[in-house]
Amino acid sequence: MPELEGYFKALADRTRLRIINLLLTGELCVCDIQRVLQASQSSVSRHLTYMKHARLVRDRRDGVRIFYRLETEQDVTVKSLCDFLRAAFRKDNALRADLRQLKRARKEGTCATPPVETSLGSSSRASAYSTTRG
Amino acid sequence: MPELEGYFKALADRTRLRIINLLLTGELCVCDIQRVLQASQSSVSRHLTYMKHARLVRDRRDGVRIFYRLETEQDVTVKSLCDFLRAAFRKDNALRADLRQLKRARKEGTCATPPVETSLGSSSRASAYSTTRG
DNA sequence: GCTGTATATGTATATATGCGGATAAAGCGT
DNA sequence: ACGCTTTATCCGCATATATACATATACAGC
Repeated sequence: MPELEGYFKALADRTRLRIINLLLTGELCVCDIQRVLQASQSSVSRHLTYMKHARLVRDRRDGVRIFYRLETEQDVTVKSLCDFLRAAFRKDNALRADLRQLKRARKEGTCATPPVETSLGSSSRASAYSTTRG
Repeated sequence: MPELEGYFKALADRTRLRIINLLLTGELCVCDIQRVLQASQSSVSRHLTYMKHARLVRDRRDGVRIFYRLETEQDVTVKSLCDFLRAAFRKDNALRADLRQLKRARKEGTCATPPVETSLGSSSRASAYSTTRG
Protein backbone atom coordinates (compact mmCIF):
# COMPACT_ATOMS: atom_id res chain seq x y z
CA MET A 1 0.00 0.00 0.00
CA PRO A 2 2.67 2.56 0.83
CA GLU A 3 3.69 2.56 -2.81
CA LEU A 4 6.06 5.46 -2.44
CA GLU A 5 8.44 3.28 -0.50
CA GLY A 6 8.03 0.73 -3.26
CA TYR A 7 9.14 3.22 -5.87
CA PHE A 8 12.27 3.99 -3.95
CA LYS A 9 13.05 0.36 -3.32
CA ALA A 10 12.75 -0.13 -7.04
CA LEU A 11 15.14 2.74 -7.65
CA ALA A 12 17.65 1.61 -5.06
CA ASP A 13 19.65 -0.57 -7.37
CA ARG A 14 22.23 0.35 -9.93
CA THR A 15 21.07 -2.07 -12.59
CA ARG A 16 17.50 -0.88 -12.31
CA LEU A 17 18.58 2.73 -12.58
CA ARG A 18 20.43 1.82 -15.74
CA ILE A 19 17.33 0.17 -17.13
CA ILE A 20 15.16 3.16 -16.31
CA ASN A 21 17.71 5.38 -17.94
CA LEU A 22 17.20 3.48 -21.17
CA LEU A 23 13.43 3.38 -20.83
CA LEU A 24 13.37 7.15 -20.48
CA THR A 25 14.13 7.25 -24.20
CA GLY A 26 11.16 5.02 -25.00
CA GLU A 27 9.83 1.50 -25.01
CA LEU A 28 12.29 -1.38 -25.19
CA CYS A 29 12.15 -5.13 -25.13
CA VAL A 30 14.08 -7.29 -22.72
CA CYS A 31 16.68 -8.52 -25.18
CA ASP A 32 17.56 -4.98 -26.25
CA ILE A 33 18.11 -3.91 -22.67
CA GLN A 34 20.15 -7.01 -22.04
CA ARG A 35 22.33 -6.33 -25.05
CA VAL A 36 22.91 -2.67 -24.30
CA LEU A 37 23.69 -3.20 -20.63
CA GLN A 38 25.67 -6.38 -21.19
CA ALA A 39 23.82 -7.92 -18.30
CA SER A 40 22.64 -11.47 -17.89
CA GLN A 41 19.18 -12.28 -19.17
CA SER A 42 17.91 -13.48 -15.81
CA SER A 43 19.14 -10.33 -14.15
CA VAL A 44 17.38 -8.02 -16.60
CA SER A 45 14.18 -10.02 -16.47
CA ARG A 46 14.15 -10.14 -12.70
CA HIS A 47 14.73 -6.41 -12.36
CA LEU A 48 12.00 -5.63 -14.86
CA THR A 49 9.59 -7.89 -13.02
CA TYR A 50 10.54 -6.15 -9.79
CA MET A 51 9.79 -2.74 -11.25
CA LYS A 52 6.56 -4.01 -12.73
CA HIS A 53 5.37 -5.08 -9.31
CA ALA A 54 6.40 -1.70 -7.96
CA ARG A 55 4.24 -0.16 -10.70
CA LEU A 56 7.14 1.76 -12.13
CA VAL A 57 6.95 0.09 -15.53
CA ARG A 58 4.33 -1.63 -17.63
CA ASP A 59 4.77 -4.48 -20.06
CA ARG A 60 3.17 -5.38 -23.34
CA ARG A 61 3.51 -8.56 -25.32
CA ASP A 62 4.25 -8.56 -29.03
CA GLY A 63 4.75 -12.07 -30.22
CA VAL A 64 7.67 -13.62 -28.41
CA ARG A 65 8.89 -10.34 -27.07
CA ILE A 66 7.81 -8.37 -24.05
CA PHE A 67 8.16 -4.63 -24.36
CA TYR A 68 8.57 -2.51 -21.27
CA ARG A 69 7.87 1.15 -20.85
CA LEU A 70 7.73 3.54 -17.94
CA GLU A 71 4.42 3.98 -16.19
CA THR A 72 4.10 7.65 -16.94
CA GLU A 73 0.63 8.01 -18.39
CA GLN A 74 -1.25 6.42 -15.53
CA ASP A 75 0.56 7.70 -12.50
CA VAL A 76 1.29 11.37 -11.90
CA THR A 77 3.80 10.57 -9.17
CA VAL A 78 5.81 8.38 -11.49
CA LYS A 79 5.67 11.09 -14.09
CA SER A 80 7.23 13.72 -11.85
CA LEU A 81 9.63 11.13 -10.56
CA CYS A 82 10.78 10.52 -14.11
CA ASP A 83 11.24 14.23 -14.63
CA PHE A 84 13.54 14.27 -11.66
CA LEU A 85 15.42 11.22 -12.88
CA ARG A 86 15.91 12.60 -16.34
CA ALA A 87 17.66 15.63 -14.89
CA ALA A 88 19.70 13.69 -12.36
CA PHE A 89 20.84 11.07 -14.84
CA ARG A 90 22.50 13.67 -17.01
CA LYS A 91 25.20 14.09 -14.38
CA ASP A 92 26.08 10.40 -14.39
CA ASN A 93 28.80 9.50 -16.86
CA ALA A 94 28.13 5.79 -16.81
CA LEU A 95 24.47 6.33 -17.58
CA ARG A 96 25.36 8.65 -20.43
CA ALA A 97 27.62 5.94 -21.79
CA ASP A 98 24.70 3.52 -21.68
CA LEU A 99 22.66 5.95 -23.74
CA ARG A 100 25.40 6.10 -26.34
CA GLN A 101 25.38 2.33 -26.49
CA LEU A 102 21.64 2.40 -26.94
CA LYS A 103 21.89 4.87 -29.77
CA ARG A 104 24.44 2.65 -31.46
CA ALA A 105 22.18 -0.36 -30.94
CA ARG A 106 19.23 1.48 -32.43
CA LYS A 107 21.21 2.11 -35.58
CA GLU A 108 21.96 -1.58 -35.93
CA GLY A 109 18.30 -2.17 -35.18
CA THR A 110 16.66 -2.84 -31.89
CA CYS A 111 13.39 -4.66 -31.54
CA ALA A 112 11.69 -1.41 -30.70
CA THR A 113 13.05 0.58 -33.62
CA PRO A 114 13.90 -1.74 -36.51
CA PRO A 115 16.92 -0.81 -38.63
CA VAL A 116 16.48 1.60 -41.49
CA GLU A 117 16.02 -0.73 -44.42
CA THR A 118 18.23 0.84 -47.09
CA SER A 119 18.23 -2.28 -49.23
CA LEU A 120 17.53 -5.28 -47.05
CA GLY A 121 18.39 -6.81 -43.73
CA SER A 122 22.00 -5.81 -43.40
CA SER A 123 22.15 -5.79 -39.65
CA SER A 124 24.11 -8.35 -37.72
CA ARG A 125 21.32 -8.90 -35.23
CA ALA A 126 20.83 -12.60 -34.68
CA SER A 127 17.12 -13.08 -34.62
CA ALA A 128 14.91 -15.51 -36.42
CA TYR A 129 11.80 -13.43 -36.01
CA SER A 130 10.60 -10.30 -37.60
CA THR A 131 10.26 -7.42 -35.24
CA THR A 132 6.63 -6.45 -35.41
CA ARG A 133 5.14 -7.03 -38.77
CA GLY A 134 4.26 -10.68 -38.23
CA MET B 1 30.49 7.39 -5.93
CA PRO B 2 27.23 6.76 -7.72
CA GLU B 3 25.48 8.79 -5.06
CA LEU B 4 22.13 8.76 -6.79
CA GLU B 5 21.73 5.11 -5.96
CA GLY B 6 22.70 6.01 -2.41
CA TYR B 7 19.89 8.55 -2.19
CA PHE B 8 17.35 5.99 -3.25
CA LYS B 9 18.68 3.36 -0.90
CA ALA B 10 18.29 5.91 1.84
CA LEU B 11 14.70 6.57 0.77
CA ALA B 12 13.81 2.91 0.46
CA ASP B 13 12.69 2.48 4.03
CA ARG B 14 9.46 3.46 5.66
CA THR B 15 11.01 4.77 8.87
CA ARG B 16 13.46 6.93 6.97
CA LEU B 17 10.69 8.34 4.83
CA ARG B 18 8.85 9.24 8.01
CA ILE B 19 11.94 10.96 9.35
CA ILE B 20 12.45 12.92 6.16
CA ASN B 21 8.81 13.91 6.24
CA LEU B 22 9.43 15.54 9.61
CA LEU B 23 12.70 17.13 8.54
CA LEU B 24 10.94 18.75 5.60
CA THR B 25 9.36 21.08 8.15
CA GLY B 26 12.76 22.04 9.55
CA GLU B 27 15.63 21.00 11.75
CA LEU B 28 14.97 18.49 14.52
CA CYS B 29 16.99 16.68 17.14
CA VAL B 30 17.03 12.93 17.59
CA CYS B 31 14.88 12.81 20.69
CA ASP B 32 12.14 14.86 19.07
CA ILE B 33 12.01 12.55 16.10
CA GLN B 34 12.00 9.57 18.39
CA ARG B 35 9.13 10.97 20.40
CA VAL B 36 6.99 11.94 17.42
CA LEU B 37 7.49 8.67 15.59
CA GLN B 38 7.27 6.52 18.73
CA ALA B 39 10.31 4.64 17.50
CA SER B 40 13.17 3.21 19.50
CA GLN B 41 16.15 5.45 20.11
CA SER B 42 18.61 3.13 18.44
CA SER B 43 16.43 2.84 15.38
CA VAL B 44 16.13 6.57 14.91
CA SER B 45 19.81 7.12 15.47
CA ARG B 46 20.81 4.39 13.07
CA HIS B 47 18.55 5.64 10.33
CA LEU B 48 19.83 9.17 10.73
CA THR B 49 23.39 7.93 10.54
CA TYR B 50 22.51 6.00 7.42
CA MET B 51 21.07 9.09 5.76
CA LYS B 52 24.04 11.14 6.85
CA HIS B 53 26.38 8.76 5.08
CA ALA B 54 24.16 8.93 2.03
CA ARG B 55 24.53 12.72 2.21
CA LEU B 56 20.81 13.24 2.48
CA VAL B 57 21.00 14.94 5.85
CA ARG B 58 23.52 16.92 7.84
CA ASP B 59 23.99 17.06 11.58
CA ARG B 60 24.99 19.77 13.97
CA ARG B 61 25.83 19.48 17.61
CA ASP B 62 24.34 21.78 20.22
CA GLY B 63 25.36 20.67 23.65
CA VAL B 64 24.12 17.19 24.28
CA ARG B 65 21.81 17.19 21.35
CA ILE B 66 22.45 16.53 17.71
CA PHE B 67 20.24 18.39 15.31
CA TYR B 68 19.58 17.01 11.88
CA ARG B 69 18.43 18.81 8.80
CA LEU B 70 18.05 17.97 5.15
CA GLU B 71 21.00 18.57 2.89
CA THR B 72 19.24 21.07 0.68
CA GLU B 73 21.59 24.01 0.55
CA GLN B 74 24.65 22.13 -0.63
CA ASP B 75 23.23 19.71 -3.10
CA VAL B 76 20.91 20.73 -5.93
CA THR B 77 19.87 17.15 -6.57
CA VAL B 78 18.75 16.72 -2.99
CA LYS B 79 16.90 19.98 -3.25
CA SER B 80 14.81 18.91 -6.22
CA LEU B 81 14.41 15.49 -4.66
CA CYS B 82 12.91 17.17 -1.61
CA ASP B 83 10.57 19.14 -3.80
CA PHE B 84 9.32 15.90 -5.23
CA LEU B 85 9.00 14.33 -1.80
CA ARG B 86 7.07 17.24 -0.38
CA ALA B 87 4.47 16.83 -3.10
CA ALA B 88 4.34 13.04 -2.90
CA PHE B 89 4.10 12.94 0.89
CA ARG B 90 0.89 14.93 0.86
CA LYS B 91 -0.93 11.92 -0.53
CA ASP B 92 0.17 9.66 2.32
CA ASN B 93 -2.22 9.63 5.23
CA ALA B 94 0.21 8.10 7.69
CA LEU B 95 2.79 10.76 6.93
CA ARG B 96 0.22 13.47 7.36
CA ALA B 97 -0.63 11.99 10.75
CA ASP B 98 3.04 12.19 11.70
CA LEU B 99 3.02 15.87 10.83
CA ARG B 100 0.04 16.41 13.09
CA GLN B 101 1.91 14.68 15.87
CA LEU B 102 4.88 16.91 15.23
CA LYS B 103 2.74 20.01 15.37
CA ARG B 104 1.33 18.86 18.68
CA ALA B 105 4.84 18.18 19.96
CA ARG B 106 5.99 21.60 18.90
CA LYS B 107 3.26 23.15 20.98
CA GLU B 108 4.44 21.25 24.03
CA GLY B 109 7.93 22.26 23.07
CA THR B 110 10.45 20.42 20.96
CA CYS B 111 14.17 20.91 21.26
CA ALA B 112 14.17 22.73 17.96
CA THR B 113 11.35 25.11 18.75
CA PRO B 114 11.06 25.63 22.49
CA PRO B 115 7.56 26.18 23.87
CA VAL B 116 6.14 29.66 23.79
CA GLU B 117 7.03 30.97 27.22
CA THR B 118 3.85 32.68 28.32
CA SER B 119 4.95 32.89 31.92
CA LEU B 120 7.51 30.19 32.61
CA GLY B 121 8.32 26.60 31.81
CA SER B 122 4.89 25.05 31.87
CA SER B 123 5.62 22.19 29.51
CA SER B 124 5.65 18.61 30.62
CA ARG B 125 8.79 17.80 28.68
CA ALA B 126 11.20 15.82 30.80
CA SER B 127 14.58 17.33 30.13
CA ALA B 128 17.28 18.51 32.44
CA TYR B 129 18.98 20.65 29.84
CA SER B 130 18.13 23.93 28.30
CA THR B 131 17.67 23.90 24.58
CA THR B 132 20.12 26.40 23.21
CA ARG B 133 20.75 29.21 25.60
CA GLY B 134 23.44 27.42 27.58
C1' DG C 1 34.69 13.14 39.29
C1' DC C 2 29.83 11.68 39.65
C1' DT C 3 25.08 11.68 37.86
C1' DG C 4 21.79 11.93 34.43
C1' DT C 5 20.48 12.78 29.61
C1' DA C 6 21.24 12.32 24.64
C1' DT C 7 23.22 9.86 21.07
C1' DA C 8 25.88 6.26 18.89
C1' DT C 9 27.38 1.63 18.35
C1' DG C 10 28.14 -3.58 19.16
C1' DT C 11 26.03 -8.05 18.87
C1' DA C 12 22.83 -11.37 17.41
C1' DT C 13 18.96 -12.57 14.59
C1' DA C 14 15.73 -12.43 10.93
C1' DT C 15 14.68 -11.01 6.44
C1' DA C 16 15.41 -9.21 1.96
C1' DT C 17 17.69 -9.19 -2.14
C1' DG C 18 21.49 -9.57 -5.64
C1' DC C 19 23.70 -12.88 -8.82
C1' DG C 20 24.76 -16.79 -12.13
C1' DG C 21 23.41 -21.01 -14.09
C1' DA C 22 19.87 -24.09 -15.15
C1' DT C 23 15.30 -24.87 -16.35
C1' DA C 24 10.54 -23.90 -17.60
C1' DA C 25 7.04 -21.62 -20.30
C1' DA C 26 5.26 -19.14 -24.26
C1' DG C 27 5.20 -17.95 -29.11
C1' DC C 28 6.62 -18.27 -34.00
C1' DG C 29 7.96 -20.70 -38.24
C1' DT C 30 8.34 -24.80 -40.78
C1' DA D 1 4.89 -31.85 -33.74
C1' DC D 2 9.54 -29.97 -33.41
C1' DG D 3 13.06 -26.67 -32.95
C1' DC D 4 14.47 -22.05 -32.09
C1' DT D 5 14.05 -17.66 -29.68
C1' DT D 6 12.58 -14.86 -25.95
C1' DT D 7 11.33 -14.29 -21.39
C1' DA D 8 10.30 -15.83 -16.67
C1' DT D 9 11.33 -18.48 -12.72
C1' DC D 10 13.77 -21.76 -9.61
C1' DC D 11 17.98 -22.94 -6.93
C1' DG D 12 21.87 -22.14 -4.08
C1' DC D 13 24.77 -18.80 -2.23
C1' DA D 14 26.48 -14.36 -0.66
C1' DT D 15 25.62 -9.84 1.02
C1' DA D 16 22.99 -6.11 2.92
C1' DT D 17 20.19 -4.37 6.29
C1' DA D 18 16.32 -3.75 9.81
C1' DT D 19 15.50 -4.63 14.56
C1' DA D 20 15.91 -5.13 19.66
C1' DC D 21 18.67 -5.15 23.52
C1' DA D 22 22.62 -3.88 25.75
C1' DT D 23 26.48 -1.07 26.16
C1' DA D 24 29.53 2.76 25.19
C1' DT D 25 30.39 7.62 24.38
C1' DA D 26 29.62 12.68 24.80
C1' DC D 27 28.09 16.49 27.19
C1' DA D 28 26.10 19.48 31.06
C1' DG D 29 25.61 20.63 35.79
C1' DC D 30 26.84 20.13 40.44
